[in-house]
Amino acid sequence: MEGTGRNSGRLSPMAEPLGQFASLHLELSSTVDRVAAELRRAVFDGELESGTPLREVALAASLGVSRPTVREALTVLVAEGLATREPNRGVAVSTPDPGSVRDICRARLVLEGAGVRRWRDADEQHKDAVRTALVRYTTAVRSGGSYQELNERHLAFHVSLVGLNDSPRLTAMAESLMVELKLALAQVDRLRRNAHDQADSHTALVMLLERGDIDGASEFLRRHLEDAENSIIQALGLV
Amino acid sequence: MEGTGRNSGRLSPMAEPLGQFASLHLELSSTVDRVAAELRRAVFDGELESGTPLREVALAASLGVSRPTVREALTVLVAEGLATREPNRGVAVSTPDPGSVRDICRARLVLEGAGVRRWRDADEQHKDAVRTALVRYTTAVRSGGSYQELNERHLAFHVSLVGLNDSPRLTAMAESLMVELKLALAQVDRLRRNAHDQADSHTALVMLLERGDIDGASEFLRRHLEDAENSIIQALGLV
DNA sequence: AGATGACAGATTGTCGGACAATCTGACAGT
DNA sequence: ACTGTCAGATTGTCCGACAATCTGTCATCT
Repeated sequence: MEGTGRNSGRLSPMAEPLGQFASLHLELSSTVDRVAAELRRAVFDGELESGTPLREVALAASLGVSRPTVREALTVLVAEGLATREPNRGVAVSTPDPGSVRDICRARLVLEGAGVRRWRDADEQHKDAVRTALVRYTTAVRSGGSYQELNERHLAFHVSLVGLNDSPRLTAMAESLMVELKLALAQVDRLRRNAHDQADSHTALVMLLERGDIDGASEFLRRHLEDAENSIIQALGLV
Repeated sequence: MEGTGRNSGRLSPMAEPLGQFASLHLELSSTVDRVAAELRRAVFDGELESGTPLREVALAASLGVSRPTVREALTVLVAEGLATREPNRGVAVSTPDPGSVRDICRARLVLEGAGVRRWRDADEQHKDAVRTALVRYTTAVRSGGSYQELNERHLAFHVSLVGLNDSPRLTAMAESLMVELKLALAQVDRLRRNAHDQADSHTALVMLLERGDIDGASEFLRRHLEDAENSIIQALGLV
């Protein structure tokens, strides 16, 4: 019934210049996306504590949208792991427990470790992404960026390590893990000091890589993640 | 407040006997889940070819449910990677291209390889899961199981390798990759012969592991996945 | 007293219909 | 040949409604 195997239906019948206008890019966002983004922001900013039930009607009234829209946004949040749905009982902000933090860090080690071990064979493009992410993190640290921004840059660096694998799916998984990790970090908001002294640690990691010491970098990363895991779990215990 | 994942949210305020009734388990499934399952089945069985648009009203009428329910099921499918949503244009069954197959296999190598390298330190429980998965696959091959069943057992074995990492999230990621892979395999349905000769290959892999030759098993897995990748991509080209 | 059963309130799951915004394709106009 | 316009189809979003389920309270029975 449909036209046979056309690879992708473009908008216009024109030949798609692609040379000109290549940089143009319109960001069309649905209402659901905006609601989900707002909820994410509220969770990360600590406005919604862990365990808070997210009532559909209340949210719909507050945000000025309908209940189905809120519902869809909530399923997005649940899929991301930021919230948990119990059948017939509704959705609530997830409570990060030590077990999941351990799990997340273990998964990170697998993804990031694989990236680090591929440093030699990685595209120059992805190596540059790591260097750039490092610079952006360290400058943010030195210029005294906000807690949110430091976290963002910090985790972006780790994601860039996964990017060395040159696999969009692995990178997407890493980003998903970072979202969950940000939730855990939002819980231990008060103990935010450990973000600073990690800049040097990351620089050392990249220097090991540039020197070609893959095994050293790998081991360094392992310890680095282990430390992060322990400090987060310890901080969680104090909440 | 929270249990660990599985046994959360019990019904009654009673003390939870747990000794008795431990095996009881009521499968409460929402309509959305059933619709999503039906769509998945149809995709894997080849009833819905790749690229087929999934119209909301038509599906709602066919399945005898309302449009919002279908909509939610479709977002589930999209989140799983089985379908693709283009804004204002609807949802269609994903078309696996060589690029994503390559990506999936590369990601698999990272996850499964990490599991294999942890064989020594892995829990006996997870090692047994690998052995069981192998047995179930080989017996299915010998007893001439259906194509669907062979695929299922085959991929389950690979997931069990990821299970050696002892990380629920990594396992979930692997399962998600396998779902996408099943979609690609459903496309090359006619060339299903390569499922047979891989049973020996898997047995050899486990034997290497049992012998403690981790490096050998690791390299073996790399080549095994590379072969799979090439044969799937080649088969895709013939469609 | 302790357990059982009934009931109201609240919340979700699902439904049907409705309307605006957008895309597609064809047709007419310059 | 390019542009403007319009009808049809489809999605995105909204509203209102109802049944099913969970929670907590209270009355009832042994």
